[in-house]
Amino acid sequence: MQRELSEQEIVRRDALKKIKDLGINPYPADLFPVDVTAKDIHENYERDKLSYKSICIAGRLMGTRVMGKASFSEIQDSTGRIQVYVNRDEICPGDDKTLYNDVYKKLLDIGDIIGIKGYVFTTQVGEITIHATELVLLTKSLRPIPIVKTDKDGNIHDGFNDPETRYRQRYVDLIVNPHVKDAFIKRTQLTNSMRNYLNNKGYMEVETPILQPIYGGAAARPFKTHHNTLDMPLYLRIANELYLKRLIVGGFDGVYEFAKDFRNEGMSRFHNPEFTQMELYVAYKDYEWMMNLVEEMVEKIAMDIHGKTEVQVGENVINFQRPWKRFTMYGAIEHFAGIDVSEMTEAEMKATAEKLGVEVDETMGRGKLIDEIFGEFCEPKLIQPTFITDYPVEMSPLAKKHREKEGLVERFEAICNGKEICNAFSELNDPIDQRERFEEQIELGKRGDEEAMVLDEDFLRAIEYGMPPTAGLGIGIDRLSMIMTNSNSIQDVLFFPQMRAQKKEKALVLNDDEKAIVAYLKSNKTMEIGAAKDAIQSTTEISNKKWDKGLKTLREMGVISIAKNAEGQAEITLIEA
RNA sequence: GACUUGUUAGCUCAGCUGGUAGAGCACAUCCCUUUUAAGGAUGGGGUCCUGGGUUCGAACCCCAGACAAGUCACCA
Repeated sequence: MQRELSEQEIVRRDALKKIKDLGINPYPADLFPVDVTAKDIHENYERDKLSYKSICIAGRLMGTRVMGKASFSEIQDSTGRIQVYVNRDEICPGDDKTLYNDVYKKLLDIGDIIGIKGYVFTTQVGEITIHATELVLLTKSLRPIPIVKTDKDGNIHDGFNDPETRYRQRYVDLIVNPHVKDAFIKRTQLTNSMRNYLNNKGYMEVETPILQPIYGGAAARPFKTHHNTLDMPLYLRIANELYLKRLIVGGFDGVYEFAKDFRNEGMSRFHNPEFTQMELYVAYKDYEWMMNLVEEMVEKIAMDIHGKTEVQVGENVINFQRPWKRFTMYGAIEHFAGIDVSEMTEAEMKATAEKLGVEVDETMGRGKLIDEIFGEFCEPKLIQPTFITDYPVEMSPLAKKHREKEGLVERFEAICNGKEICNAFSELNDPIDQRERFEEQIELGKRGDEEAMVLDEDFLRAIEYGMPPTAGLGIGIDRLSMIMTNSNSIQDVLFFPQMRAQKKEKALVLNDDEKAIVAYLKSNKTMEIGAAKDAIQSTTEISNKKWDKGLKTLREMGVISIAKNAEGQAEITLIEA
């Protein structure tokens, strides 16, 4: 079914046809020998003018100012924008001025991708500009793009701001909003910096299954799918922890993976159903060692992206310079909520939580209660990067019991700007303890905790062979990207954030009137339109308006066709499915 | 999932107390040989998110729904 075109789209399709009629291929196949970028010219032309006597550049046409026989256009390539000067008699040296008068002035539109050959000069007003000697259409654009204008003072006019359209059509967002592109460049700098750091330490980047028969390594609800040939359920991973640990068992001393994980849970400006974590496991290390690594690595990332350790995030300046503050979890609760929970039983804890106004329910164990109190009273106050250490054992079924403190595990999280950015343990490698912890999780699951972990027999078998003492880390790449790019929403650091499908179901569902029309036409495949209307209205209560509307809908859906017969009468034909 | 706000031209947005749908940019035609949010003149362009209802009459009021954003809940 052909979409209805807007006036401007029709104009562009007409232009496309005229271009073809002139013998110009609007989508040429041969390469265009680009040898310079806009950024390169802006940065280097002034001090090396001789190198820009003959250049070749390509980009998207973003604006044109025509003044009779001369004009200025702006093109945008991957590095930015640059002005192009086009003179009629220079790109059309002979008598035939078609290329300038028709093609350039009329048939090219904003959004088209063009190639320019020429030389660089500076205009009277002082703008570095390409003087075009040759102009080639490289791709015709058939849809008008939003025109965002910036004035002398840097004010943006007619900005392309609607978040829904920006996220659904990210390609448009990237074309017209340069700062958007910038955030994604920084995100890649972040992962490059982290990868370099880890490679320099000698750790190996690996890949582990995304489709898993048993999901594990975190507490979350999974996406479930099905493999047809094996005829078995599979889950999209919620974490890759248990697979990376199997590799430590297998004899690798340091492995890491940038992993897309999937969690079937609520969405918010901090949560997308698929997100990226970097998980790292290093043998013969502990969580104290891992804390030092995190500080060093994140400080380096900030330096690599910003050239300094301070990063502006909203109203705060966050400083990643080592060393970061450290609190134990009990210490943080005592510091921020003024309560010592370290000796409390589950019942006392529940009473305390209720007194503090934290919502509690039957499924919450002692660990979850502590976490709720921490989340409510401590986490939002931790703006500068801070390590929280020594979590209760109940909420950390994969972490090793604390070497000294009863009831705790060797675990830390780094909190920054009020949000967790990483989570790490001295990994539990005692297979008997691990089995008991899984069994406790199963109990929690029976109490109704939907996120309790399930038991992974193969993982237990692996660590029964013996996993060396290991430090493990998971670091949220999206959250860290948000901080490093001063983004308020996870959608601003994901190219294509998850959105609800926007298709209208209307397309396939007939209403009663339309059903009545179809039912009638079933016995009379083709009939004259007026006769059909009279016949249907004699048996059913369909107003003229609803009849018209019904016909229109049915035709759009391809259920019926309307055509003129030999006598010039309009006839309806029912199209068989 | 709850609440609040929003959805009008390709884009950004006005639209009063319910009375024929508006602007700027973009687009079209014309003028203009160093402009730059270029300028001047003229013109075309609408499923006012969808479906019901109230009304002589609905972009506007009422009901239901879709989508989005924000806040909360959930997400250790």
